[in-house]
Amino acid sequence: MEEHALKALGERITCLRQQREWSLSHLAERAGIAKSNLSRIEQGIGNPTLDTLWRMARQLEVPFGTLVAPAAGALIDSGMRVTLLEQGTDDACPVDAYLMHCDPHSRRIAEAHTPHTRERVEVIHGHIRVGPTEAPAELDAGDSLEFNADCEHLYEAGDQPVAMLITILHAPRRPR
Amino acid sequence: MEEHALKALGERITCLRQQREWSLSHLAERAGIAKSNLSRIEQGIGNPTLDTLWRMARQLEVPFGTLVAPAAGALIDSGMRVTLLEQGTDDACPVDAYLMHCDPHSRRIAEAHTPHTRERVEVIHGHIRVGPTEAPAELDAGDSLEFNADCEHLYEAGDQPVAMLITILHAPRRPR
DNA sequence: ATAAAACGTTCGATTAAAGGAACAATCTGA
DNA sequence: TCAGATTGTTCCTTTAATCGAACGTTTTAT
Repeated sequence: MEEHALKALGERITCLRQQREWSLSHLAERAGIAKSNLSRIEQGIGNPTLDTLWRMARQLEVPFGTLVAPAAGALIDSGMRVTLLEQGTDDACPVDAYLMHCDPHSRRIAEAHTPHTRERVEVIHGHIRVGPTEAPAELDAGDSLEFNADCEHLYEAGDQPVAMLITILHAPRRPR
Repeated sequence: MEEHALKALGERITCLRQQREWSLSHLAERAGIAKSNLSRIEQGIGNPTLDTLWRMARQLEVPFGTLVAPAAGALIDSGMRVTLLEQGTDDACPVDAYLMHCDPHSRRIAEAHTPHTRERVEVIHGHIRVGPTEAPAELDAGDSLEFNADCEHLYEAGDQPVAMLITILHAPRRPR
């Protein structure tokens, strides 16, 4: 298994724990695991059991997938991870679909894409400021936005972890 | 850990494996784990390690979260495969994000969801007729649609395989 | 028909994850 | 100030997850 993923998992757990202002000992006790075990996991050493992860996700009130899945994607920038879900095969309108996770307060400025490229985002949870750098929008869970991505654009997470779908439309949408 | 969850996990892995028409031995070899290990896991006995689960998810090409916690589950219908990508944690607006694949000419009529539930679809590739049964829309790659899902609604693929993102908004969107 | 291969399960041996206690360092309160 | 509690880490022990091999069975091929 990839060492980086273990480290990312540990950091994520530490982050979630500290958000709740819990001590390591406290979370370990709540979850019913030894604090020595939790300590090693947060350090990114070891290889936790499903049971251990399960108990922690329950106490942190985090969907199990989000606890470990964000590590699956490529880390593109400080605290932001992107996973390619699917690439469109349609030449007339090539579409890339991504799932993106952002740590709290993470921020990224993306370069302009090729002309006429549009980008669409849908927020699953959290709060994020996103859009062209000079005119970003504020989105919450359930909100969506479509904007021209052929200019510099911004992603900036709020004070909670953010999950969002991103679709990149590499050609202008065909009029219907 | 709950015994039932372990059993469900095992059945899910068996199902995913058989969908691909792989033998237990084959998946074990691909994933780089002992087949004795995989056998135990599919039987629901034991408590697999993150590393083990990770390797299996990679080979099955399933997002890690859906492997262990498919709350809504990855359900198989006539030629349609749905995988849960992420569940929103925001109580104010719980969002479920799915990736859906449809075989050519597959067709499905979904029951009405709870009142005020809305559904948003984004087509990655292929052509599909989707929306309320009495007024479906025709979408191509790059198109999107949002509609009320508190009534019977339809999915009907064209003559090519379809991939699409589906987000289900379980509460009315908060006015901004 | 019979051998060969592959199937999934079960069995000990090895490895490592989880638990428990001791540790120094830090924070708390009298 | 000083005792007590709590922090997170590290050691050692216990437990069990993983591995490799052997097993009986089924499928395939000659």
